[in-house]
Amino acid sequence: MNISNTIAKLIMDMLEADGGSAEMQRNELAQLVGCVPSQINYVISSRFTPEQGYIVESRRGGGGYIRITRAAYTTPGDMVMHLLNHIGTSIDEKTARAHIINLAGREIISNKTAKIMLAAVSDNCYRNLNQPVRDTVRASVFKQMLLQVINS
Amino acid sequence: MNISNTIAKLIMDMLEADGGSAEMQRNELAQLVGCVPSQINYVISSRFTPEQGYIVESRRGGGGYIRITRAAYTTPGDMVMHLLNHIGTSIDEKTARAHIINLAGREIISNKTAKIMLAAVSDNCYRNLNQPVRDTVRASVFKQMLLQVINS
DNA sequence: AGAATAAGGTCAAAGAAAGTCAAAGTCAAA
DNA sequence: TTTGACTTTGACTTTCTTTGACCTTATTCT
Repeated sequence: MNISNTIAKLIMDMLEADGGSAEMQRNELAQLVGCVPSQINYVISSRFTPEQGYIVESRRGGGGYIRITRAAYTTPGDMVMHLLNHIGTSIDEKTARAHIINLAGREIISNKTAKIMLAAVSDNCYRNLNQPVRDTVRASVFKQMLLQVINS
Repeated sequence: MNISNTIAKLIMDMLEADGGSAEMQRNELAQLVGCVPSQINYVISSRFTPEQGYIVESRRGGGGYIRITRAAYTTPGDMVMHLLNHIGTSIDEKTARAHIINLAGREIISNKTAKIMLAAVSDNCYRNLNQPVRDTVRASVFKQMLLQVINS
């Protein structure tokens, strides 16, 4: 496995252990895992984005830290609503995936539903469409499905 | 025997050995078997398609991989399998709807799942595609979702 | 206040995989 | 013997990861 995944897993564990929030020192973590410090930033910006339901705060200087928190939403429907408004007329696979995984992680949709939704937004489906169109259609499909999620 | 068949057989063996799922590195496998890497893609796209009951996922970059999963079908899945083979490369909304409602009627999928699937094959999603393409994309989406149904 | 020190942040280049596509090759059937 | 389906190959593209040099911000010590 690559280092980035190891780091991500470690952070997930910390989040798990502390009920949704994790605080760390960048240099320390980097040293622990054996990579340059900036790789921590890479992992955070590729796997702990707001899209994926995380809030990241940090401080520099002596006693600095990085804190990652699972964003808390008011009600489930609220969150889906929010999503629907946020998604424009176009979305790429990675972003859609992130949203779905986020919904499943919060148990707003079941794992089975998540699987089906993931299948429906996967690039495999849109192979014969090229770029501008592909993401547009994906967005439509995704939004139609989300509407049904609210409706349950 | 030609190389493609050798590769296919190898992958089958891996699937067998791991109870329906195989993960590999494209370059490694290519080297092992003595062919150019892109031939792996050829084999996958000609012999491990959704029609044949396979789900293919992959990642590029360091630590990249290709994962192939066989949708293991017991009894209810059998019917879905049949469907997968029966659906060609194109399907209209009415037909897809009929299939989904049928599946729900037989309790092969839940009502909630049916709703999501109906949303994803609805014409609303494909408004900006015109005819030949529209039904083609719908068929892809439908088939990818069906694979996940089997896989549950 | 100013300097030294201790964090974290940014960005771009290099590296590591996988994907695409079209040209060329093979071979059996019409 | 020509055609057409299937294979093989390789050049080029895209995506994801790793690394390091340089920048910014906070704290601590004179």
